[in-house]
Amino acid sequence: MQSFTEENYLKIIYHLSELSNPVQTNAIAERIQTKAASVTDMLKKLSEKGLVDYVKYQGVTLTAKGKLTAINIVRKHRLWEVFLTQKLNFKWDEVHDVAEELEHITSDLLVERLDEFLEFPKVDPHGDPIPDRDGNFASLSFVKLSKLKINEGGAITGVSEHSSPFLKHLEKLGLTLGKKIVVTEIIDFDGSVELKVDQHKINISREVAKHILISK
Amino acid sequence: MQSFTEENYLKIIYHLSELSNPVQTNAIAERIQTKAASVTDMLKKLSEKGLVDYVKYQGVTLTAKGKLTAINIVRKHRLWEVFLTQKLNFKWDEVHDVAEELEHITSDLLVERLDEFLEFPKVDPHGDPIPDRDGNFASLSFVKLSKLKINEGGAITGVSEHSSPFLKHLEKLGLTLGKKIVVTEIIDFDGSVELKVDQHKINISREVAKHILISK
DNA sequence: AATAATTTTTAGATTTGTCTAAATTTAAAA
DNA sequence: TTTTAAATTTAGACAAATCTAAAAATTATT
Ligand SMILES: [Mn+2]
Ligand SMILES: [Mn+2]
Ligand SMILES: [Mn+2]
Ligand SMILES: [Mn+2]
Repeated sequence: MQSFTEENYLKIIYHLSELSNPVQTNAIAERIQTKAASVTDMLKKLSEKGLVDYVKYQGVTLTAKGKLTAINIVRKHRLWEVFLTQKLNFKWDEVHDVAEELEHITSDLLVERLDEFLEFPKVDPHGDPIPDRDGNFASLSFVKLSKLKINEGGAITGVSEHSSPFLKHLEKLGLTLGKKIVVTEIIDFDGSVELKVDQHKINISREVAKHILISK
Repeated sequence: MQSFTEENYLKIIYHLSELSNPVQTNAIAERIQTKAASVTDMLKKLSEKGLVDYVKYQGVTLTAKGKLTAINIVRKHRLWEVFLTQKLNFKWDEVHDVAEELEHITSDLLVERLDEFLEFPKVDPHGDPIPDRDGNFASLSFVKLSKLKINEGGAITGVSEHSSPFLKHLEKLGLTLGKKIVVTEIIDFDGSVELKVDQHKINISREVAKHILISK
């Protein structure tokens, strides 16, 4: 059994693994809001528990055991986010912090019953896929809205930024999950994108466009 | 803000206060599965935080602030127990341990929405009253089944023992919340009680009878 | 009232997760 | 290839929560 803190490390390492492998000490320190020295201490411990492969100065990789543990935490996090939005009327920018706490509740029965209660959702409120009990999940195909050319479009299937200000901004613009959009213009001056949603046109910054995921 | 551990102490002190006031160090140690020395350390800390009034060698009492904090934890615990039984089909003997973890989730919005989602339940699966947001709750009147005389009866409104073996035993006997019973005989030999439920008669030990609460 | 038994507290150690400051290693620049 | 800069690790300290063993205070018994 892992502590609250150990679980957080595993989850962070799992997420960072998608960006670079092995994962570096400083990258973890930044994400977890702690100092590199503390990360080193923890990596040694996780290594001794057989949850990560750690080479001094080189970085860490999750072992099979570590990866399964991490995915299970992600599963719980996302299921709770679905619960909060679907059953308790939380907005998609309000769920993350609470889910950060709920994901550490240790009851397999609870997770399975929750999954059932929610009718086995496949994605969370931000479009991220929910792993099944065995850690498997379909990797959805998508492109960043910022990569689309004029007249290209599709449905919003996810976001790659989960901060409350960003999500609230999208909501105000009517850019929620499932909405269909078409790029109508790309402004030379600042790279901002004009697009059509719900019959009318809006303009979003390039920075915003980079974090919206589209499936065609 | 209190730590997980501090919250557990406050809750235990709150429950023990109903039995004796002030609460003694050893009583806390026994309940919380720790040593008296650790309790002393924690009592000093809670005292400094203004959550308890603590007099060396005499025991502790909750301050108004400490009591409110404790009641809020109890509120969360019982709401989660209702959620688990009503929405996730947990049995009444399966909810306690999970609720012990869930009660520490810190989100006022979550608690209020959960309360609403459950349609503002007044009691938990064991018949214990659920405090409202301000810490108020009706104190239900009841008598122990073991105090009833022959031909006296009423409805089962609660239990004063929450262990899984006890609750499973009651369930097997058909003695669940709301069931109406009448005492038909009290056996001289061992003090065991014969009673009528659902048209048929059963015999329960005095020990069991002591933990069943009846309202007339 | 003196003695014994019980309860509680103190003292000092341990574990976990963290920190700062200094040392070491690796990567980049001159 | 030195030198410099950046990243990482070590060393030593700290706070929180716990423990054991011993001392002190309270309560019960003679
Ligand atoms: Mn999240
Ligand atoms: Mn999410
Ligand atoms: Mn309970
Ligand atoms: Mn209960």
